[in-house]
Amino acid sequence: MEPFFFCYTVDMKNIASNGANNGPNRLTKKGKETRARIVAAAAELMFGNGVAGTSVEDVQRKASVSASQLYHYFSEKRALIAAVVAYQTEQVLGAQEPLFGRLDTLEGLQAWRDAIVQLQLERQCQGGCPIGSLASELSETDAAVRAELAEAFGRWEHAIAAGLRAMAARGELRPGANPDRLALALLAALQGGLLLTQVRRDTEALAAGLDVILAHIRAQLA
Amino acid sequence: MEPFFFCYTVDMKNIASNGANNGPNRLTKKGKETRARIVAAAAELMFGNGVAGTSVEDVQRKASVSASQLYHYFSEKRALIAAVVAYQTEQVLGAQEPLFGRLDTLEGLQAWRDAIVQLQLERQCQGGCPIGSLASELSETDAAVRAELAEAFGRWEHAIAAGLRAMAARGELRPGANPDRLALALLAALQGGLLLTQVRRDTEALAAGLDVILAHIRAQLA
DNA sequence: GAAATTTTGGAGTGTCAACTCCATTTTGGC
DNA sequence: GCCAAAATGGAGTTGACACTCCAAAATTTC
Repeated sequence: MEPFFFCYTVDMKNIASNGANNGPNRLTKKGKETRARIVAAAAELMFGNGVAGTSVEDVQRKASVSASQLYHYFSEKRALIAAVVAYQTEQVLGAQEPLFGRLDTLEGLQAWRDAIVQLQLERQCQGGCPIGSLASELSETDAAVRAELAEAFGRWEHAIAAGLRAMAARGELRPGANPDRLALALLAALQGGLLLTQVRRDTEALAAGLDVILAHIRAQLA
Repeated sequence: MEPFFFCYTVDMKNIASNGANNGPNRLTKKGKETRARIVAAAAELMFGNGVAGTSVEDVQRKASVSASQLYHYFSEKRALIAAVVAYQTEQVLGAQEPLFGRLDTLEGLQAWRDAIVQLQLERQCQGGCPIGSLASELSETDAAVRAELAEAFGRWEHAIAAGLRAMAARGELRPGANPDRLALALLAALQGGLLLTQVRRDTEALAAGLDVILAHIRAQLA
C-alpha cells in the first residue's frame, strides 16, 4: 500500500512550485532558478524527442544538474512531465497573448493565422504543437495530465471564442452564427493543421484548414 | 561499419511480408498467420498505450508468441513499428472505403461525417486517430516512418478530394471553389477534431470542425 | 519419405533508465 | 556568526526491455 505521506510530499512540492509558501520545502531564489532550468530543458527535449524518448538523464545533462538535484525538485518523472505540461501551456498561450486581444476583427484573426503559419515555417515544420504533441502522447496514459491538457485547450478555445463573441455582440455576425462553435472548429483546424504540417513538412494543410474556417467566418459577416 | 548483408536481410524480410516470393525467407501459410497475429496485437497495444508504451514483451504475450518467433518475423522493434503503420493505414482507410465513393454529394459527405463521429462515440472518445497518434509520436523520430505516414495522409486527402472534384466537374460548385484545398482543410479539421475529442472526452470539437467545413462546402454550391 | 527450410521454445545477456542514499556545501533567518 | 533548512555531488541499486542463441519441432519441396 502506498503511504499517504508520500502523496503529501508530492503535493507540497507542487504547491511549492506555484505560489507563496512559507512552510518547509520552500524554494530559495537559487532553487527556483534550478527548477526552472530543469523544466525548460525537459520541455525542449520532450518537444523534440517526445516524452518517452526523453530520459531523466538527458534532462540532467541539458540542465547541468545532478540526479539528486532533479529528484529534489521532482519526486518522479511523472511530476516533471506534469510541470512540463504546465510550462508549455504558459509558453504557447503566452506567446499568443498579444494577438488574442485582436481576435474580434477579421484583420486580427488574419494576423493570428499568419503568425502561426510563419512560426511553423521558421521551425521548418518540425515538432507540431507543443501542447498537441503532449496531448497525443499522454492522454491515454495519465488521467490527471489529460485533464490539465483539456484545461489548456479550454483556455485556448475561450480566447478565440471571446473575440468571435465580441464580433457577434457588436452585431457584425449574422444572427445564426455560433461564435463558440466557430472557435472550436478553428482550434480543431489549427491542431489538425499543425499535425499535418509536421508529417508533410509543409504548411499547406495548416493554411488550408485555417483559411477555410476564416473564409466561413467572413461569409457570416452581417 | 554495418555489414551490407544485414540491410539485405532486413529488406528481404520486408519484401517477404508483402507480395510474391519464391526465394529464401519466404513465409509459410502458418508463418503468415503468426506474423499477422503479431502485427494486429502490436497495433492494438500501440493504439491504446502508445508506441513507446508498448514493449516487445507485451506484444509477445498478447499475440501468444515467443521472443524468437517475433524476432524471426521482425528484425527489430522498428521493423514491427513500420508494419504497424502499414497495418493501421489499411485498417483506417479500408474501413472508410465504402464511404469514399459517395463523397461527391453533400449527403455522402454527411454520412461520412456521421460515421466518424459515431465511431468515436462508440470508442468513448478514447485513442484518437490510429494514424494521427502514430504520426504525432513517430514523426520526429523516424524519417522513413514519417514518409509512410505522409503517404497515408496523402491517400486520405485524395479520396476526399476525388469526391469534391467530381462535384466541381459536374458544375455543382462555384467556379472559385478549390476542391483540393477544401479536402485538405477537411482532413485537418478531422485530425484536430479527433485529437480534441481524445483530450476532452467528447465529440464536440470533432463535430464542430467537420460541420463548419461542410457548411462552407454547402455555401459553395453553385 | 528425406532433405532443406521454416517455425517455435525458452533460457539467457547486456544495456539503459528510473530512482535511492548519504555525505557535503550553500543559503537564509535571527 | 550560528543554526536549520535547502541545494548539490555522485556513486549505487534495481528492474525492465530490446535483442541473442541454440536446439527442437513442424512444414514444404522434390
